[in-house]
Amino acid sequence: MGASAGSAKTGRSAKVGRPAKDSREKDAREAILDVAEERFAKHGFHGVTVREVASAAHVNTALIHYYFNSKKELFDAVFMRRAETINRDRLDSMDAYEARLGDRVSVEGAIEAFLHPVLKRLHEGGEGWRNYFALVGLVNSTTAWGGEVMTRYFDPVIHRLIDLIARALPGASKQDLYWSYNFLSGSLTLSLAETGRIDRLSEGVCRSDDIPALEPRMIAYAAAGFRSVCVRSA
Amino acid sequence: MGASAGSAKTGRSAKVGRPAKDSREKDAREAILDVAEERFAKHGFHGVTVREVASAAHVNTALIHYYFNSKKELFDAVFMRRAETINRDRLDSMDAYEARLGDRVSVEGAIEAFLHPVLKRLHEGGEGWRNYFALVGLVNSTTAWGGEVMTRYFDPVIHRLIDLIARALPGASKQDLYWSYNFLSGSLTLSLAETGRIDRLSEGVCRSDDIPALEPRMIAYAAAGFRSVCVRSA
DNA sequence: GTCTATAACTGGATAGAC
DNA sequence: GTCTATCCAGTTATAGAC
Repeated sequence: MGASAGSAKTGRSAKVGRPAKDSREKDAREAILDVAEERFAKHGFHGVTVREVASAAHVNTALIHYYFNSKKELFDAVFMRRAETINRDRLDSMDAYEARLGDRVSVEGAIEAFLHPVLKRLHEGGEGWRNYFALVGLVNSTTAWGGEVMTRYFDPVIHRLIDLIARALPGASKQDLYWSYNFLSGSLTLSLAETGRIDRLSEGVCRSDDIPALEPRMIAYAAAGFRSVCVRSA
Repeated sequence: MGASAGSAKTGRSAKVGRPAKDSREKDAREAILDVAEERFAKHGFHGVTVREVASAAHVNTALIHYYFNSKKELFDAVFMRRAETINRDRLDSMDAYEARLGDRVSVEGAIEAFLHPVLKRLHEGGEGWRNYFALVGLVNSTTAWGGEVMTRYFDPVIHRLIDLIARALPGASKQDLYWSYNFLSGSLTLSLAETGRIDRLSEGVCRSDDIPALEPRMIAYAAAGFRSVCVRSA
């Protein structure tokens, strides 16, 4: 996806028939994005230097400016790269669910359709996706500009979820629905951040990267929460 | 608390019998902490410069180093200043609740005892506490060092909550309890961050600083969530 | 305790060769 | 496209006067 688009755009052709240790041989642009993604996720925008990214990506700072103009635009490129893919996934997932269930949509089903594409990629998508989601988690709790960035990229998906749940809980007030969503959003983004907090807190009983343990619990927890908050208005 | 300890330590005595426009006229050290708290909460550790803090606090950088030695120690001082107060509050609140209810503790009651001291200060504690909680929210989602910092400062309070809930849900598994707590923690810290996200998302229907609207919903949501996740193990 | 001045260094960004 | 070399603004931190 992102990779091929990038190659096409920059018009590179194989310069050296590199031996390839994994059939991979990303071009520099993708390598920069991958490294930047990892660093930004761990340390935030200001905690990363372009020199550091350059060195870890085995290029130098001039090349980063060549591709992205500025550190800020590099960050935006990182954030945008996977946003469209995951948004498409989630919208498709919810559309399919609604098409299947029609008027029979349930809160659990809606939440699962909303969460599953993310958790699946978190679990099976490799390091890149894991880093990306950690970054989303961090941005979501950033007071200064987090709310604004999240709005720009993710609002349509969320409105789709809220519409679905509203069908499952007819009569629920907008206020109750939005507050409940906010609680779900917090739970999700903390899980995405994978800070290892729960590992330490539970002394190893839970592991923050144990998605198969997380997913059913998160769905059950959120669905019960929504119902409990929204029921009085319904 | 932190203030008096700080004064004693640095051996300051009232230099001027201060006129007071609000009985306030904080000494420089507190002014520095207040400003740093606000900036760190908004922009994170690396997004703030000590020059900027100095200038906003109407002192200069040398004084900051005089009091705190380094930027890192300034950050720690900010984080620590209110931690003990709020931890004491929450432990007292849960102790009082358990003393009152004994074997009759409920999930709702336990969660309320855990949340209320925080939400009360968020609502009525003024700007300082609001900034502090936003900082806690940000740190909690910081992959690099967030989990560790939170562990150091807040674990005892959380174990107290989990014990209480375990009494209300006898037989619940540790795993279910910890996962559920993690969901609650995410909801709480996102609310603390006050990113304005929910305001934008709901187009004004909800406001992230509307604690009286938030509190009952958060309690209901979390309690239903805990019950739903933990019931099968109970 | 608070200031000025500055040391010592790191940051993002660019010019220009290849 | 990718590199070397470099500019210079901004950073933390300290020395030393008052």
